[in-house]
Amino acid sequence: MDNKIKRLKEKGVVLTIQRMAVLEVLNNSSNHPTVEKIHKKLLRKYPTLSLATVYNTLQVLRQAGEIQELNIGREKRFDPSIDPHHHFYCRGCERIIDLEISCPIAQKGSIDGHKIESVQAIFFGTCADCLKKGKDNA
Amino acid sequence: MDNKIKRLKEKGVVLTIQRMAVLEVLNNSSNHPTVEKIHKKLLRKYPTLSLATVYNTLQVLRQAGEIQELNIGREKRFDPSIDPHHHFYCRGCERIIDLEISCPIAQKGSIDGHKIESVQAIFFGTCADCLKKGKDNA
DNA sequence: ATTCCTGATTATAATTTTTATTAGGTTAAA
DNA sequence: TTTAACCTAATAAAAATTATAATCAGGAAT
Repeated sequence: MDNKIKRLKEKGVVLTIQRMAVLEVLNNSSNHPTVEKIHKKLLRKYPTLSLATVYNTLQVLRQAGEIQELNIGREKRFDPSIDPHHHFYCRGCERIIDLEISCPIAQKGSIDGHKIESVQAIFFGTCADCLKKGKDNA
Repeated sequence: MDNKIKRLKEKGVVLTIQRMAVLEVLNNSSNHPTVEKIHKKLLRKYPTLSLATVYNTLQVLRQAGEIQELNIGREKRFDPSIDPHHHFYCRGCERIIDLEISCPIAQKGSIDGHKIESVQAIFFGTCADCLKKGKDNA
């Protein structure tokens, strides 16, 4: 968290109360929240904080490379971790689980002459918990 | 194409004119079109075909496992190929390029006890063409 | 301290994307 | 041919995101 703030300052990002608050909520969450979820949580502490600010802030943070934006399902989701890792989406409980793996192809830096900057892999399936509960409707 | 139709019939999917038309457009496209693009193209031949039908059909085809739905950017995009392959999204020209690779982890069928059914990997970066043109604003 | 400037925030409107509804039409089976 | 099931079109509604304009906050210069 402190490192992120330091890097943001170095990049010339103005660190307002609102931006710090968004960053904090994201850092303390492990469930890849949607914009709506982040906003709802913040409203408890900052009742006037607008949804637009959350959108703006998330964009600023992403452009600064301090958070990740995930395209899973209809809504965008956000991940405070920028370490190379991937995600498992369970069709049963709809959870998004972090996977501590990194893509061997991405590490090469390029493929077919295209320069790779990042990768986002989503594994779809049924998680261990749902398998146990027999929610595997295959 | 013929195989797809055969499999759809076997699965009990009613093959209407509209559904065939959507499937055909998708099969003849290599640029991973959005719902809007598919609809626009179809309107030329079928002026009354509604957007809702395109949405419905794409959902039917996806649930039947005959097409792939891609979450890249804001709009959903569709891919007629269900063979294991992945995608490269160029930040320069915004093209989506097919990558003829398959994920070694997905082939194992499971990870951390979670059952894998499919994977969707998106590599972000700058494509070979844009690199040449110096569009690599890194 | 006051004014000015820049950029952030708020509130709201507008747009875009997706899903739901409903009435009418088609299709396929009995 | 009649019935039941399902599909389509048109429309409305909902959900998600972006744009706009007014306001506000913090520094820099006066």
